Amino acid sequence: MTASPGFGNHLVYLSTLIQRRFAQICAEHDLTTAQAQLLCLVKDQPRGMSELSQLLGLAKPGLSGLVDRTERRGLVQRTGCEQDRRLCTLISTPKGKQVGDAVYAEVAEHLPDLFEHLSPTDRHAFEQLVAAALREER
Amino acid sequence: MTASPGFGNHLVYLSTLIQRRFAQICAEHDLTTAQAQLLCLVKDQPRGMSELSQLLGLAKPGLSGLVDRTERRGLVQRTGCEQDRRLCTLISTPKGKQVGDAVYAEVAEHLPDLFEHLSPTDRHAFEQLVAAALREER
DNA sequence: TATTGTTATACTCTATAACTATA
DNA sequence: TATAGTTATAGAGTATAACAATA
Repeated sequence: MTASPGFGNHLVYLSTLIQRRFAQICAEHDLTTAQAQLLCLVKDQPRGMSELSQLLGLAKPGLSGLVDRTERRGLVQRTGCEQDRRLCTLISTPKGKQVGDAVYAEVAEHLPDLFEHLSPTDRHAFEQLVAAALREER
Repeated sequence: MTASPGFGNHLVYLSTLIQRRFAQICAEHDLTTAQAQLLCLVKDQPRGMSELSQLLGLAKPGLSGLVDRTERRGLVQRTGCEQDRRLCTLISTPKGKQVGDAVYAEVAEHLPDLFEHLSPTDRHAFEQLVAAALREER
């Protein structure tokens, strides 16, 4: 694939800026980015551990630890499964739902500020392209 | 700032995909992303600790540790300063320069693969917009 | 006295390997 | 025996506070 020289490294830099800003927003809600992402995945629906493991790109021991820490803060809760007692489903507590909604909303509202200096036209084009880039990526 | 609903969270997801791919490339060169970024900053010029601290968005103890680990692998080297003996400058070793160049090149060549599925027109527009977004951001 | 960088400490994240309980 | 999830262990990253050396 031929790309402008520097594009690859621009992407790394851009992603770092986004992650840094995201981490700030999470910290304002007393969350790490990993905890916030976990919370956003379970705040509106229960999810199994394997599914979460895959969605978060974490090996299972990593997820176990993340869930431990997030559960200790009272944001999520492990639930057993009747049919297959090896399985375990994660649900969010009311507090978790509330915090998750708040982080999600603030990300939606303030993360785009990073691109404030783009012209309205460019900003709109950028939004469309980001959406298109993700569309076949998930 | 008004943005499409979901744009902020798209950005988080996009940045995660980029960082994940970047980490893969770094790992192929036996580096962490933090070490690779440090190396890319010093591979072509010496840099002071404060400058690096600011560029990497790290507090000073964090940078000290990162430099320790990278130095232990023989990739960078601390140098004293004659004028002000409190200061310390970081330079890359020949091996560091070589590894840094290799990672940089592979990021330039393969990170854009993430957007292979975009049409050539969209891809070009995306490259331009990413460049524009960073232009006033640094 | 102020500044640069390091050390000490603590917590989070993440990986691999070994283990437990269940199927 | 195979699978789901946990525990054990280790290393990396990052933050705050205390410290040493130098200016």
